[in-house]
Amino acid sequence: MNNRDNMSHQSSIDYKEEEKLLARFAKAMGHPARIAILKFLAKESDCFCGVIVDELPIAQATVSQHLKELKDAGLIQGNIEPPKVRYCIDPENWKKAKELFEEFLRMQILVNC
Amino acid sequence: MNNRDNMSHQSSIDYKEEEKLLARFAKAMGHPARIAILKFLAKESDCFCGVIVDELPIAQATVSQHLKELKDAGLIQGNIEPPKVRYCIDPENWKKAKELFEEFLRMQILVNC
DNA sequence: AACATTTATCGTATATTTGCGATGAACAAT
DNA sequence: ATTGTTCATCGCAAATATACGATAAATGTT
Repeated sequence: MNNRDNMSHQSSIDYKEEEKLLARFAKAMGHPARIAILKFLAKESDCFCGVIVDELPIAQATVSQHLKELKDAGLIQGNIEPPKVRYCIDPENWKKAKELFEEFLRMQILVNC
Repeated sequence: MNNRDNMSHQSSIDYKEEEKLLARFAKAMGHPARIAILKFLAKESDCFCGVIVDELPIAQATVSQHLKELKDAGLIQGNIEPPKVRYCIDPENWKKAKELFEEFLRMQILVNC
């Protein structure tokens, strides 16, 4: 699994922390449902799970799973207000993601073919 | 599979084309190896597959697979220069991705919890 | 023609993701 | 205490992703 164990090729380097973090954010954004959720959360101040379920063409259990993934990636957070859960963007990590993406996308592209 | 077949919940809407495209780009960027490849391709004008293999801690077959995914997502293109293949960023789709991400990341965030 | 180089593809194994219905947990209201 | 609401989690199935070695395909070199 880890390439430190198998040096049959030039695996001199590992991925940089920045690359791993950017990939983690990107992966979390890599599903239309999760893009839609993020857009909805950004726009709405009322952000209970049930409202999101009504917005999406998938079942409640699936929405919950997507919310979990966004939470694991750090992009959103949820506050319990029984019996509901109020979700919102995690402002700090959103800022970090924004910076990483913008730096990445701003890089100068050389095209040779 | 398709939710049009099972209207047991309010699946009124489908994802928007923009959301699907953004998710597609994000998914392609959702692995550290592919972030590293994109960075390398942006920086280098010599972008043969073999050079990339030397840069990454994974086997040639795996690099080729990642290149294929980036190509399928439209982010890169490859020109054959036998016996090599010269890879580079696809400038047009890169621009599109850039626009979509920047619009998405620029959106105003409401945080209520 | 035989060989070397480069990259894609195949076959395979394993892990992760996506999706659902069913159920459980937490709490408010009755 | 029972009931209703909301959301998470479990258990499962199917699909997709990740990784590798082996091999094929393409073409230049000898």
